Amino acid sequence: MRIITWNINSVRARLDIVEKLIKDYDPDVLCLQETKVQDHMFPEGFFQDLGMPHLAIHGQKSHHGVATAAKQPFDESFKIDWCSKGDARHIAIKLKDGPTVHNFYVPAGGDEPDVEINEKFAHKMQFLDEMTTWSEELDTPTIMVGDLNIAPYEEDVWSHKKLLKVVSHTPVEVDAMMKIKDAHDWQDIMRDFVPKDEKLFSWWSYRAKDWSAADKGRRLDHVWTSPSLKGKAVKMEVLRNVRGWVKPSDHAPVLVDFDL
DNA sequence: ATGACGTTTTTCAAACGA
Repeated sequence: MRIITWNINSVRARLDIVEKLIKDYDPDVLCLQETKVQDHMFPEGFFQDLGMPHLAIHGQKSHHGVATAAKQPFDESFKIDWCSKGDARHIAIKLKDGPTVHNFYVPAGGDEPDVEINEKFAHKMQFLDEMTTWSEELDTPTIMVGDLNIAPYEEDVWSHKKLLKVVSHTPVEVDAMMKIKDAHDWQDIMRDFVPKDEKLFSWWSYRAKDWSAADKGRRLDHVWTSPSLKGKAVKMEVLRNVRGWVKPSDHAPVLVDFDL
């Protein structure tokens, strides 16, 4: 079973490359973040025509929004209202005879990494705290994917020293992420395939003139699994070439094959 | 080098992203 997670930065603005991704990489489950579309305006017919008619969508106007598209029917889908804000940042599907797949868009957190003066950062930290509690209580095989907006390790960013005070790589965020990880013994699938001392990114800013040559990336997107699924992932690839397609998202898709 | 770029909205400027 192939899962791809991708922060698409507006699904409607990028139908052409979503189609190309599905045709070129043939995912069984496609988890999108930052769809930026209300549910009643979601391009359902587009996914039906591409052979992924089973949809779980959770959107809102302008910002955020997640969607999971599947080739095969799934048992159920559900949302969690993190921080009770009514934001569209999560959707889960329970695969038939398989794990539950949670699709996340964690708050970016604004500019200042200080909960006292930055409400957005406080929101991010509360969101992460709730994810820890949720992880502690999980008792079924689970795959968690999405844009977690944190690059935890030194080689998850282009310059550890330069990004220590930049939101996404600050120690307080990394600590919070490690608390989530420990709460369920989550397996960091991307790092199972690429050692921690090698650079691994999934996002490159639009602002860099030549993003690939400069390579000032961060690993903001993640695929985690329950410990009971240890060894079930057989392939992982950051589809860096997709970041270079026409009118790209600033995130590259992350592909994982599971032998469940 | 705190510059740049891209998407959205009761739009033509501002908010947001990270």
